[in-house]
Amino acid sequence: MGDYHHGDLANALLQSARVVLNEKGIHGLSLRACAAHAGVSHAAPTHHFKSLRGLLTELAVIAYDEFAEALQVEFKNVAHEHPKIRLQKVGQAYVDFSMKEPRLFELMFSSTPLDFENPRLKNSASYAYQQLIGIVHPLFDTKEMNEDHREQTEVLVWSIVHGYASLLMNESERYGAKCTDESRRTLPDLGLLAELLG
Amino acid sequence: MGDYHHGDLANALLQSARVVLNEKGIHGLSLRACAAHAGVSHAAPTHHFKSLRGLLTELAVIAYDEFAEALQVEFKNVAHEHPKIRLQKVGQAYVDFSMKEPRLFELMFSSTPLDFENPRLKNSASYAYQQLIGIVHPLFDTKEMNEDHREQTEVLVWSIVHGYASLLMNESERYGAKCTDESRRTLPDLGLLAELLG
DNA sequence: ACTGACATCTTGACAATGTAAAGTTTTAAG
DNA sequence: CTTAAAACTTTACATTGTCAAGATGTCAGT
Repeated sequence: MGDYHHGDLANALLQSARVVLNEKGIHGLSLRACAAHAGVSHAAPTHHFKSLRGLLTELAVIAYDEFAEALQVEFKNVAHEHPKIRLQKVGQAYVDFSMKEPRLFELMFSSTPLDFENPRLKNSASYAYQQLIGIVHPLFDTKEMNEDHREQTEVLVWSIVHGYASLLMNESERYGAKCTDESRRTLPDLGLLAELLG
Repeated sequence: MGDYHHGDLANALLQSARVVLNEKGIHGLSLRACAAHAGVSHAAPTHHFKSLRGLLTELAVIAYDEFAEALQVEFKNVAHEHPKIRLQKVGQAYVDFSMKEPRLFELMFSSTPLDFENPRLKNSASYAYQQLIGIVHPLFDTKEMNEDHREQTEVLVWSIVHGYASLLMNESERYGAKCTDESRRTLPDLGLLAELLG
């Protein structure tokens, strides 16, 4: 009677989880809802992921991977450009991802309790971060800067982009995606800061 | 028998909520736990706040108010300094608050479902934001910049600070507050960016 | 082909939680 | 003093995560 041995239920559940996530948001995502969407019994997910936390963790792995790839793609697209243009465009790709996949973005950076001891998540998250560093690095090739300052500046640069994306997300989640001015989706020219802080 | 008419249960519950929040984090905060901590029946909170969401919303009001005041205090402390120093120091106050009250910071900026239609929250949140703008504004007094660029730059400046605080929070939540290098708590000199992006 | 061990899924159960409804006690207005 | 409203409790129920036990399919070794 029962549909035993689905075949690849783990992935099917992750797909379902993603659908439910996009429909109901992180706080509407439940193990039982995923199970229902995948057409299996309510306790099936527990067998593949230890807990809800486990499922969210695996979903976050997907998120980090897609995020890293989106950045990587854009990074290659602009390989021939001037470093500053590259930064601006990859920064825009960062913001674009947060708008295209807001729930996945939340999952990665919100205070959702994930299992960061999980080797897969550790791996995917740190890989994504390496992507970021690798993008900012070329900016310093023509500059003289000691190692400390260089590291600090790398963090600052990504703070801008991440901060902008985060604030934008809050805005569109709170006041509705439609209320948010379309122009806000464009990361302002980072050169403006040089003008100001110089 | 029962302790009817507590006197000011609403505030007592908010106090309890804050304690529970700091002990168990946002996801450990439940209406029933607050009620238990305040020594009242489990259903009492529903009478004062409509729901869990309602309670979180009121707690967020407190958070925004304290946040705004912390910035305001530092803003006054550095009234005599050069605009750039002021920005740096108030930015540091921003980061300090996120480390001193990480749970309240989460509550404000994480994807916790709050009721942003609530007039009190609307008020407190927008007041805090006005604080921020008011701090960046003086920076432009010596610059020539059109209104669009000015607004964009204001957002960028706060993106830096907010992004830095957010990334720092993730780091200390994920890998433990102790693992995070003490020096990371210091907002790097924003002048480094001018050097880089110029 | 048969058997037993194992992985996979279901069913049933339980505790915790949010929330609604109804009941009880205190307050306070008329 | 009466009575209506406010404040809190009690009871109840649906949802959820999670565990345990049972049912079912798979597969290696014989």
